[in-house]
Amino acid sequence: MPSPGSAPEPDPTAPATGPAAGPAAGPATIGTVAQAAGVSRATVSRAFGQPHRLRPETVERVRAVASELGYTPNPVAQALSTGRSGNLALVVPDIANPFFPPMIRAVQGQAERAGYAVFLGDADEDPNREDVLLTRLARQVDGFVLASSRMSAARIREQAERRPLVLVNRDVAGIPRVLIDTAGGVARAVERLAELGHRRIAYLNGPARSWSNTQRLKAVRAAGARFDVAVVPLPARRPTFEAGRQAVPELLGSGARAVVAFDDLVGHGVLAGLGERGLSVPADFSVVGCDDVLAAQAYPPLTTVSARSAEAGRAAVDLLAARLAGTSTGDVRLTLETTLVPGATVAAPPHRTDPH
Amino acid sequence: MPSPGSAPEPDPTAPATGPAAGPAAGPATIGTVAQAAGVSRATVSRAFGQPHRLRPETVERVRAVASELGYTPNPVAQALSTGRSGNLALVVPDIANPFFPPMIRAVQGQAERAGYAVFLGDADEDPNREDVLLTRLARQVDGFVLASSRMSAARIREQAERRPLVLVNRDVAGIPRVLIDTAGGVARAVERLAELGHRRIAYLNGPARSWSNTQRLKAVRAAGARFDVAVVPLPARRPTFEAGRQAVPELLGSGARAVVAFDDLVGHGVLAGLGERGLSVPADFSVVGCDDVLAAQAYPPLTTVSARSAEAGRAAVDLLAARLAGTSTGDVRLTLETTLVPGATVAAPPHRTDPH
DNA sequence: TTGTACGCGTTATCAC
DNA sequence: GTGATAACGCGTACAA
Repeated sequence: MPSPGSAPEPDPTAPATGPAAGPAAGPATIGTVAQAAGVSRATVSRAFGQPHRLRPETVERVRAVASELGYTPNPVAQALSTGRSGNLALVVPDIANPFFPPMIRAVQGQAERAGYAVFLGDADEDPNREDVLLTRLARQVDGFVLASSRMSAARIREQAERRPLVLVNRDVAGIPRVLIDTAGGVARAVERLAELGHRRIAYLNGPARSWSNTQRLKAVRAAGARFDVAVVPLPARRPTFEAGRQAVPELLGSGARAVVAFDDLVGHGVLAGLGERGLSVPADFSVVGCDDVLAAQAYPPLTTVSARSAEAGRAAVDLLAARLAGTSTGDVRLTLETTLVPGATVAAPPHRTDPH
Repeated sequence: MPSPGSAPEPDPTAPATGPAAGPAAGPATIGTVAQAAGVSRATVSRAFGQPHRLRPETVERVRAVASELGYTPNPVAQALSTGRSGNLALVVPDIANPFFPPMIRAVQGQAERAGYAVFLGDADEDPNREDVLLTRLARQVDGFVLASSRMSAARIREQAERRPLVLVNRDVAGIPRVLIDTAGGVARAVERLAELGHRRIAYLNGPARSWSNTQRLKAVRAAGARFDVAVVPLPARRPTFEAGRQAVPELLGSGARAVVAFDDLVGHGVLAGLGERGLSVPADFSVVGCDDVLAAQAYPPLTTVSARSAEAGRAAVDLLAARLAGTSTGDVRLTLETTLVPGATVAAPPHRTDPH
């Protein structure tokens, strides 16, 4: 391809521009520019990478020629030569879960601002797919942001050994991590329900391997004990609208008249299930969500816990960028506090339905 | 780095393995494997890329050695050598808009199945940022999926010249495109409203540069004419919940008692604005959304138009993959039909409020 | 079937 | 300051 029928004498000094010096034989390379500008390839390289090491007039001339030829450094070649690709990868359990898009958006934006492009991977809530994605992407990426990982701590550590890795909502010692501490907000929610007179509430679990779920369950239980509220944990599920909807029968059978759902998606599912059975919220049943992802998207506003997922994404990228730049300190564990976001789905329990 | 203090005589034939034959001086390369397996680097390359051109036993032996050394072909080097990176890029106007996540997810999944990794870019509804993203990514990508592009047709054509490009929800002749034809569903919505007795409806515009918006506005107008319903178009906005909420005053002032919103997000915003004013849906006002993205996420279910964004994403990747594989036909224009999805937000207009 | 040798586009090292 | 030139890791005509 490079030389379909060129000179008989392959001159090793010539940059092998193919057919003589055609004005545009494919995208301009560093060699093309060097030749046209009458300098060496090294100089061209410097004109872009280290202008201060060159005479100003040289820089200008080279750049002029370059832009005239439409030359842009080939990132792939740069990557091979330097070992740095200028790319990051973000891996999440489920892009379609509304908790993630704001974070994805934030990560992409912040990464771009720092000069990185970002790969996106969807692990489909599967630890193995997560692992596969990471190994597949590792070679063409400078670092990872791994959100709500479902992998084992050991697996995470292995991956972190190959490439710089920053976690979001996953607490593994030694690995830089950004944690959205929903415990505070969730506890406040339980307190609020207690104030309203609830003496028995349910917690609708999210994914079993989820750090967030573990944290929330723990917080609900602790708050329940503190405020004298019985807590009924309901089986773990994928965090979806459907899951919430289908959990309603169990929910009603639990004797509770209030529920803290793993997240807003599940919460809205519960709303749907209750609505279909003719129950009204919050008169007959109180529902608290988590992550505050649907309040700005759907009506009615769910009483929920703020999430700050975009902030978390930005912070993660900053941490990663710092680590890649060598500006890193030891064991980083960043925590984002949360609060209860008042909505329209919480009230006192109905009177007569309290046989306990 | 490669040879801190090795032999004085640089032997050009030797693969330059650095310090003699250290078992693990960095990740194994093709040279390491070749040496360990007693074959040439070409053979190792073929063992992975073209096994059929090798004796089965050779393939096996090489692969054994490779996996023992933990060798994996370096994708960056492969890309530089072949010109193909095995990467795609997906660019969307706004990741956080719930219309896109399902599509993003689908694209990522389908791409992975076809052996591609995917970059994700968020253009923030800005044509210029879109252009920047495309040029920035072009060199490390084999092709693009460009969704709901806000760029001019000319710009799109230019970009398509540099890399294979498939459009979603944008109709540019000559460029392969996947179109979700919501016109049918929207027309059906207007018809339904007419059946219920509405004689005046509003259309709440989305982004001005959006193909989808143009299409929907046209469809609403045509259907309005056909079914004897006056159509009041309301100013264009970013397609957000807030935009819908803030449009409610104008909406109420329009004299209409039903609205077709650009999408579900805007529709839910309208729901919120109406709710805050004490109006109930659908008794006092009918609301129709579009894209069917929140029905499976939020309650109550909005009457809307099916979107099939995931299908569109998959189709786009298939088209792109075919084009990259050379299995492409001429001008491709794929259309996905839609239907009206019954919800709980549409009813006959209130009696007395019809001074027209 | 397998090995040789060169090119892919850049950066980095070392002279000049 | 600037120019040769060797890596970077791999694919692939061409030759054997």
